[in-house]
Amino acid sequence: MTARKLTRNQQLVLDRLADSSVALTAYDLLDRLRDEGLRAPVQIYRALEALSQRGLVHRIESLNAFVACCGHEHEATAGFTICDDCGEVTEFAFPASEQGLKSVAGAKGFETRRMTVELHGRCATCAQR
Amino acid sequence: MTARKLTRNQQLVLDRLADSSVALTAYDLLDRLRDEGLRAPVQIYRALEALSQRGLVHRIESLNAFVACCGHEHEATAGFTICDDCGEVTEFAFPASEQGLKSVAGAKGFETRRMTVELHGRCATCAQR
DNA sequence: ATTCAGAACGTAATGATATAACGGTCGTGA
DNA sequence: TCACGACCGTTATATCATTACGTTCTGAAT
Repeated sequence: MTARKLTRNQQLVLDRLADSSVALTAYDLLDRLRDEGLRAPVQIYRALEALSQRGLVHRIESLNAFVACCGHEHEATAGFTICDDCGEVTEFAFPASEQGLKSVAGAKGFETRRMTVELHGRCATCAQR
Repeated sequence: MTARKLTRNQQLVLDRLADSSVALTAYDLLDRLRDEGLRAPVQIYRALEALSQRGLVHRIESLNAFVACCGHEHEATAGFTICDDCGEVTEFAFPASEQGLKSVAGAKGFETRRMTVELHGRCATCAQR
């Protein structure tokens, strides 16, 4: 059901994101892919758009940056913790709390399509320094 | 305890946000305040920064835009519903679900300082059209 | 009332993020 | 073969945000 192979540009972008523990902006990615012949922002944005539609990458809204999806099954909404010290971003899926949020909104007749949940703070490693 | 009076620029920005049911970007605000003599983006951003520190406005990360805070007591984390049809943004405070999220993160030793919760979808009004 | 320091201001320039518009290439199925 | 759709690369531009610098305002101490 899922789809065709990734294109070269898509694969390059996904690989760079997968190698990174921090979120990368489109321009970070562009810098890291100049050697591969990529020259223009739009090339990155197009790859990100395609990857995003397949659920292979996520956009971190509060950073204007992107991370690879650590593959939980899709449609369990993803949340992210973002360490403001070291930049590490980790993904988590939330269970009941999601229902809580949706129902808060649903009570007012709001029909939720997409949720952004981003927790800023300090990761365990940075906290004990 | 709280603070001094708002400056003219801060009051102008806050008033425009308070009058709007949709989130406004800094440049939207600038356009609406040219008559009042404001000319440069930085004037808006400075006002937004000050208002934000007092908890009088919130940034909507997924829109790169801002809304006035509808004053629930602060430190109850605010969430937002954002109608992708009409743009209406409404604020809500979430109760137990917040604990749920924080504890998901806390279980991994993450120390949460700030949460971004934004629900995109359709508001009740737009849904019944 | 004067002086001084900090906050806020205005102006200009620039940096960072994202998209539009255009035409070309390639694979696939009619 | 041709037509189509997906992808590509290039260029230009739109949109969002900050840095740097010097001036003005304000209010507390003298």
